[in-house]
Amino acid sequence: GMQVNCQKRIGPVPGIEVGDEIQFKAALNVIGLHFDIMGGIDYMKKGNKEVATSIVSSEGNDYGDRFINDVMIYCGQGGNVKSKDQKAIKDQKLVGGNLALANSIKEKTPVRVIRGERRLDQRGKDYVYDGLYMVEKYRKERGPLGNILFKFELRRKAGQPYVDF
Amino acid sequence: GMQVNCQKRIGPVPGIEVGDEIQFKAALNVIGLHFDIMGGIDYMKKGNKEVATSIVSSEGNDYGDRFINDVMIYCGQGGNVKSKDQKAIKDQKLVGGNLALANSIKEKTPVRVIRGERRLDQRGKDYVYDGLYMVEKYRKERGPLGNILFKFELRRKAGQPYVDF
DNA sequence: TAGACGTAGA
DNA sequence: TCTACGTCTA
Repeated sequence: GMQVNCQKRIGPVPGIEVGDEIQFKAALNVIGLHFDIMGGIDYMKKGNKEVATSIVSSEGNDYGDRFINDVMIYCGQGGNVKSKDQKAIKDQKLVGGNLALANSIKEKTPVRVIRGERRLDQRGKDYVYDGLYMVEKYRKERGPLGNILFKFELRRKAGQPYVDF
Repeated sequence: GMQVNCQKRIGPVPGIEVGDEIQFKAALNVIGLHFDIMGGIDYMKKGNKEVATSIVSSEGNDYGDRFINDVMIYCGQGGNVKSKDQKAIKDQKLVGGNLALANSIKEKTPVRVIRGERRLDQRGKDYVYDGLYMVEKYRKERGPLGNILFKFELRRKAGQPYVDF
């Protein structure tokens, strides 16, 4: 229920199952999956460190995320990824959501993954809960604009229902 | 009801009264007041011209709208109004919503006015329906950035309930 | 494809 | 104050 799910947490969300779908990104916070209304990486304090709670991988942008079997490559935030972006090209930094994802490796905390899929009529996206992933490692890479991007490698936890994407 | 109000129209919206309030701008379309989810000026075809159906005047931006008794001065869209805007400074043009507001003068069609008021806790805004206004005239003006802005002058129709802002 | 008076949190 | 994997219409 809403009352229960309105607080941020690490791991599964009560009442939400793999494959559950919602119509708007902004509505993800109502069901407790993801509380950053616009951002892709949500996180919270665990002890004295921030760790990631959830990430949204959304179709149709230039982040270049990839899903290969149970491995996901997720691009960090900040800097400039989109080619249409007119602002000065900047490197991504290990702060905020990026730092939280990196911290999740050592803390061994799971991350909820939500996939934003463009609707068939091309109007808006559906957001589907894909389950829990563990962040295994990350690397720096130069993106198409020449600046540094973080690439996080996550692995889907075993034993979760299959979802067709 | 939603079924009735989901179509754009000129003038009053069935079931909606002056002073009615809603929590999110994006929800204005659910009750039929304003269908442009982000834009301030909504409009539709009347005959072969576009006329304005509704405008949103929102607190805390740099548009500099003013309400003096039953007269409202509303700034057009486009160009650059905000000082933080980094893009090239451009003049506003008499197209889109601006053209529709200008057409509303000759067509003598009323415009619904919604006022976005910052909440006391500073989180988001409440959108209050302020009733019907008639566009009486407009002029061009140079804004603080030196570019041309349109200033529309509207007058609140008589006989509508008083709303305290 | 880009513009548009959004929103919440760090 | 700024950022952030939004969303719709023209």
